[in-house]
Amino acid sequence: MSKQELPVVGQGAGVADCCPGLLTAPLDGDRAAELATVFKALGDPVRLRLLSLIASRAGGEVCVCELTPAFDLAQPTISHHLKLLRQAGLIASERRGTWVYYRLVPEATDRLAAVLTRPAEPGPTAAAARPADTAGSGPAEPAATAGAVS
Amino acid sequence: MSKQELPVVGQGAGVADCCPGLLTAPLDGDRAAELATVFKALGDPVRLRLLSLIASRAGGEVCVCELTPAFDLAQPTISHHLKLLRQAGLIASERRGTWVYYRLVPEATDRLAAVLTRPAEPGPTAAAARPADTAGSGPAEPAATAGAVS
DNA sequence: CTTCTATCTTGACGTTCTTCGATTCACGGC
DNA sequence: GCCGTGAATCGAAGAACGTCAAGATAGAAG
Repeated sequence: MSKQELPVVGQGAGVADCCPGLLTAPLDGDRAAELATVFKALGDPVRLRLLSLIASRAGGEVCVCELTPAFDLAQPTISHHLKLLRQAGLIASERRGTWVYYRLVPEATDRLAAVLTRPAEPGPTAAAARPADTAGSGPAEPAATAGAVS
Repeated sequence: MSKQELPVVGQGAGVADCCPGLLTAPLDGDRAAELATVFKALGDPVRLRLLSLIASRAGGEVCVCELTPAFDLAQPTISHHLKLLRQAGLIASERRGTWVYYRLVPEATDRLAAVLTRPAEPGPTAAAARPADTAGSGPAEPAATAGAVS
């Protein structure tokens, strides 16, 4: 197998430095589309359980014949979900004899975890920490009048 | 505002111990549905950029009047996406005067990052590290009988 | 070569999502 | 009390998604 997957997760070199994180800088359109593809692949309970079953396996590989009977779904449906996960770069497939084995791509999940991780938190509890300099730099003129409205 | 959000991210107490991670254990159906809701909220480029814009703001709050003109989309559409993000527990809204301000819920993204983080990696480089004991422990009987099927 | 098993692909159907225009609600100013 | 502005809701059109039945493909066994 191993057709062309979308290189959305960029498992090549220089992965860590290209992605400063979703929560740090305002994410341009291209990167948003790339990340949305991966997150959309995770946005389904069946695919989430498939990925969990594959990732939690000790040997790192699961046969399709083990995944199908766990889901009350037809085999083509499972195959379709596996294809979406593979196109998102989250899993990889390998044919061995009659059976096809799927394994996790750790770089993909590592990258997603890094994208969702905040770099550093100046506020201690991260709640109710809202300094008043908001009106000075960011939210432009409406925030400047926010203190006088009521 | 602050209607009821779906408690999918569980920002109450005992959050960290209830979720051993997506990649560790095989995820039951209920938790898969909960997580899928949050990931589905992230599975759209517009919502991803909205979240990024909100999270990367210094003061932690962004007015809707700043988000709308950044997207070439109608204002009801932005409002709809913000509602989905809020229902997923990723952001929270607060009305101040005429304007409504959105801020990130850090517990939500922290939890997602934890869910996507692998607990311990026996392989050092995590790539091309696949020992031959795969057939012995993991993939159960189909792999064991791979040499003599029927 | 034939047959069988395991998996993927194709085509179709119903559901859900994204987007918009029009309307409605909330709040402040007059 | 009335009007203007900012934001949410409602209803609808179009696209995308999830699911399955049927057929096609790859490999092993006889």
